[in-house]
Amino acid sequence: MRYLSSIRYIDAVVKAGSIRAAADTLAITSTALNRRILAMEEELGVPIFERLPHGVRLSAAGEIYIHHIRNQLSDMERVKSQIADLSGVRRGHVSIACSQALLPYFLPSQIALYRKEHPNVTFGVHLRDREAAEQALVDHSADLAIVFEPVRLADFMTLIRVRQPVHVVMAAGHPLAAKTSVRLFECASYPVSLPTAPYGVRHLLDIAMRVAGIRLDPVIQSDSFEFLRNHAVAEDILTFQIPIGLGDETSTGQMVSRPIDSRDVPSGILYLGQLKGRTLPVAAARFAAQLTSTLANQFEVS
Amino acid sequence: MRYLSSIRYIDAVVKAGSIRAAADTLAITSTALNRRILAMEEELGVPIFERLPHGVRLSAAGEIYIHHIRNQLSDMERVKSQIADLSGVRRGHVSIACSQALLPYFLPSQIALYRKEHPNVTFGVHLRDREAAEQALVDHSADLAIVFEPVRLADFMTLIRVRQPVHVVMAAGHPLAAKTSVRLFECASYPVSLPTAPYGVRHLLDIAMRVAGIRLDPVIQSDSFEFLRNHAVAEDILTFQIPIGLGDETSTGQMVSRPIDSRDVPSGILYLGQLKGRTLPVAAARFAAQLTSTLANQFEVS
DNA sequence: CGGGGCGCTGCAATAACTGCAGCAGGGCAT
DNA sequence: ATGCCCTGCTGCAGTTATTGCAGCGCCCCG
Repeated sequence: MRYLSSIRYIDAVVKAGSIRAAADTLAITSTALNRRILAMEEELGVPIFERLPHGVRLSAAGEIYIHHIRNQLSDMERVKSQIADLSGVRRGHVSIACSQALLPYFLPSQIALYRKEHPNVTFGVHLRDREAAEQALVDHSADLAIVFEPVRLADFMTLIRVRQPVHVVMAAGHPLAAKTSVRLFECASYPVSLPTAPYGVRHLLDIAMRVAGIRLDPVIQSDSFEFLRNHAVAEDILTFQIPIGLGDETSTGQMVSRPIDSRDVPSGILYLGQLKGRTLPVAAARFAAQLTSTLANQFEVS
Repeated sequence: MRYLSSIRYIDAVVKAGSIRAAADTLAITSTALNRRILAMEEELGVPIFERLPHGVRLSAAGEIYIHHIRNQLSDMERVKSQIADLSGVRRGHVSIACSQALLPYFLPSQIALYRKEHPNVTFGVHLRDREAAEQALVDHSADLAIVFEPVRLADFMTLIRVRQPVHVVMAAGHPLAAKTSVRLFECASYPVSLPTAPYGVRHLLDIAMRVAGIRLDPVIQSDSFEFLRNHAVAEDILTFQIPIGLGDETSTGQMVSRPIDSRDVPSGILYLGQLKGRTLPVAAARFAAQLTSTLANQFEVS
């Protein structure tokens, strides 16, 4: 789409932070790029960028304008995918920002399932904490976001919410594995590991401990759920995760998980959402529909 | 905005129905326009238009694309007005589609009030029946719509709803003018005039007559509310209108209006709305805010 | 069965854009 | 302070894209 090149150039300059740097990534000379930007600013009547000694930065007007540009560019993608869709081809790209719990089991199986039907659709999966995931939607670097216990929800349009009770994860031989449901105070008798503070599971546990007056002193803290899971088995300690991240690993025999009694720790909520007010490309919309139905079937809708 | 000329050209072709006709309105040759369209179709990979012997028509892909184009163009207007707004200038244009009742009193006074604050904002007021008003929102020929008893509300985002009880309008000397509220059966004793079928007032009255088993045989039918109002005074017959269209004409002495008892005819509802999912230009948004507050103060919110 | 509308295509003139080289200016390490 | 590097910006020349003028073939309508 050549008539969009000007605004794509501006987008590149914003991303690169300088005209010359952007010109490199765009494979044109800085002269041409500079002139186009000057022309755009001329037409707009106000400067888009502030000129700094080491590059350029968006002006106030530019902030408004770049928003419009990103909207246009990704809406154009949607249009192209819709047009491709009505000529029978199912192509496209789906970009997802999600938290760790989705990576080990849920997303791989869901993407595989979708690509079995539509092999020409490509995927991008980006690990983002709950705040960065929303930011990814805003700057159009992701079509969908899946986050656990999101902080703020401005610009976020929820497609489905499912309950995720916190589970305690342990080696199969652990004493607590004999129970079907575990009380929080029972965990206090054993060594535990916890995710670091910014994560939703930790957040729920912190509140629960404060309310119940129980202290769990973690012998291990980590920001990797995968490490916590594997270490729990290796050293026979407890850790805490949500069921969507525990696919069928718990059925292999090495590792088991048991829900914590909901009187102690309330269920967290997992959100699937998109940018508010945006019409998703066909592929992303269909994949979101698949996720919605799978989530609704596998978990309790909140 | 020169980089938008291509898509503006396409929009013009859609509106004109043929390339040559559009070229005239755009003050360019049909050659240039034709070539740009061919180039766009080349880039898009599919034809935007179907070629007919007497012009062109949108293809299926074109339908999708023109939607995107109109969005882009009017979103650009919004961006420009927002940018103008932050540099302190209050410019812009507000286009309104509304039904007849708004024309005599309400909109003139509201627009005058607004323009007193912002003299650089221009207005377009377009008379549209309740279905055409919504269509005007969809094709971006109007920013706001004010309609009485709308038929369908897809794509319509309601900003405010106010009750509009049907009033009977008559000359000051009419016997019914002595009452503060009028029952429907009382009207049956006098000659009446009615709006024609497609209008909301007529619709409400038709239902009321059927329910109450009363027949009002109109000696005059007209699609002009202004004519009905003036004729009611001239020939001393009754007619029916909603209060928002009766500003202060009724206080000049020539003409009076009295509400019909709500047991007989339920209140109609007047809707102020915009296109769903659209961010309005600053001027339109501010004017809508003014309308909302005025309506909320003068009438009963529904 | 012409006439007038339509979309489309060579060809030449024009307008727009790009790239090269070089300018001034500000931060940074010597 | 002083080169050095990177920044945005500008004349000039070459190149590319766009436009307008005729003119072609087409189909509907009278």
